[in-house]
Amino acid sequence: MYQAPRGTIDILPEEQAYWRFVEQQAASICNLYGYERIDTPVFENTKLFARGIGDGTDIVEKEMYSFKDKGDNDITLRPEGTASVCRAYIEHGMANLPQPVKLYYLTSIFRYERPQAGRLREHHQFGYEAIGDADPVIDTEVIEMAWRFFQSLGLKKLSVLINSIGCKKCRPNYLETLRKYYQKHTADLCKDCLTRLERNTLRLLDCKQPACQQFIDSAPKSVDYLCEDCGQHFNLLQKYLDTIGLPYSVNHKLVRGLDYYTRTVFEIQPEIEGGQSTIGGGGRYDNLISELEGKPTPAVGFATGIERIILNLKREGITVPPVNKPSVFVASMGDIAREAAVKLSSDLRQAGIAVVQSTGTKSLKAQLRQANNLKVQYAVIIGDEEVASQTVVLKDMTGSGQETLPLDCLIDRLED
RNA sequence: GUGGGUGUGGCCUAGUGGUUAAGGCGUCAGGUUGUGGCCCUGAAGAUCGAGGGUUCAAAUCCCUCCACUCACCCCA
Repeated sequence: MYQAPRGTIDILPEEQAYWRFVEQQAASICNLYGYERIDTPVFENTKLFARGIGDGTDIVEKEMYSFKDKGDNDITLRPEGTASVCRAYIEHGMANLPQPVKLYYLTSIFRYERPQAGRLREHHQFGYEAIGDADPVIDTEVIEMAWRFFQSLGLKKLSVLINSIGCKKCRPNYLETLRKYYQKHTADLCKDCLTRLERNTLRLLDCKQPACQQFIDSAPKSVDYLCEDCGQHFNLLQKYLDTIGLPYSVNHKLVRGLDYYTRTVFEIQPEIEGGQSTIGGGGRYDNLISELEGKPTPAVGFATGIERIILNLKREGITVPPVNKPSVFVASMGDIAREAAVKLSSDLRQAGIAVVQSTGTKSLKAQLRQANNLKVQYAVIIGDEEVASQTVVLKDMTGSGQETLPLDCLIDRLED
């Protein structure tokens, strides 16, 4: 039997209410903050991601769905959203628009990873980017928007963590200090941390091994090594977050996995501890556009995983608006009535009334049973008698009543 | 990529070496003429994840693979 490829899922009809809800709230919050939708290709030139995300990251090294197409081009299914949006910004000369340019997307993301709770090989992200502005007001807005988005979904038990990891002026000093600090403890570090020390120093702060926690707690903090501009930026961000009353905490251990982040980084996490708990994250990436051969342009963005959101909605027992279903079932008996039912169903739909019509030669009992299972509000019944008298039986499926009315009154009656 | 757990009709579950794999939910049909929901009756639906092995005999034991799941790595 064919199965969906590992790490992919079918989103079945019974799940769709969650997806529609999340997507609608996403579009609505973007509208509220002046972000416009952009859709970029599912695949891009491999170099775009390698340059943007960072050659040394796991995503680029081992998680990308990369292949050569028949024209011998190196192609990759997008492993994140930001690089593509930046490419589009540069390609379409959006630097000439009033800045910042604010864009959002809802799209599939592909990473070849081992599937786990809240982690798939194809997953879906909602993300947004404000490109062309270095003002911490925009950082504040991006964080607030994420917060409000989750609030609008009914997810209340969340915390916002923020940190600043500096810029290309001040970060090297910090990394050097951090490295020196850790080199004194190499004998006691876990083996993953030893690799991190060589390859991704910041990640040392993110280790989950109990034995490594003591080193993290007393490690030098990035905020103590910020240059004047970065320090000022971070202070203003906190001031503005205080101004709008957004609850957050500064977390010195917060680092993010992609190389392009500068200054502000933030994550939003549910209270419940667990493996793949982070529900969304983002930050500033002031060097990415120039890295992608655009002129130097500051930017800040956020992305969240829709599967993880839905996981949280379900865990919190949050009910979502149902998707619309047909409200009328048309049942008929006999060949003549059947033809009348075909015509009637067509006319009802023409009038904008959603209809399920019965098929096959089922007994009336069976047809009504089907109507009941479909949870329609009304069943319309047509038999030979009704055809002869140009009437229909309108049966209220939510109660027990029914009435006979002239055929040409039915639409008006149903539209009430 | 590393390590643990799991895999029985569409869904949930019983069965842990021995006759035709049991039940619940769901689906479909019937309970007399054209009426659903409750109830009753019946039916369909399972090569017990796949392949190999041990055995007189395997859903049950062993191996391999696949998938799901949990943790790590990493990330949304």
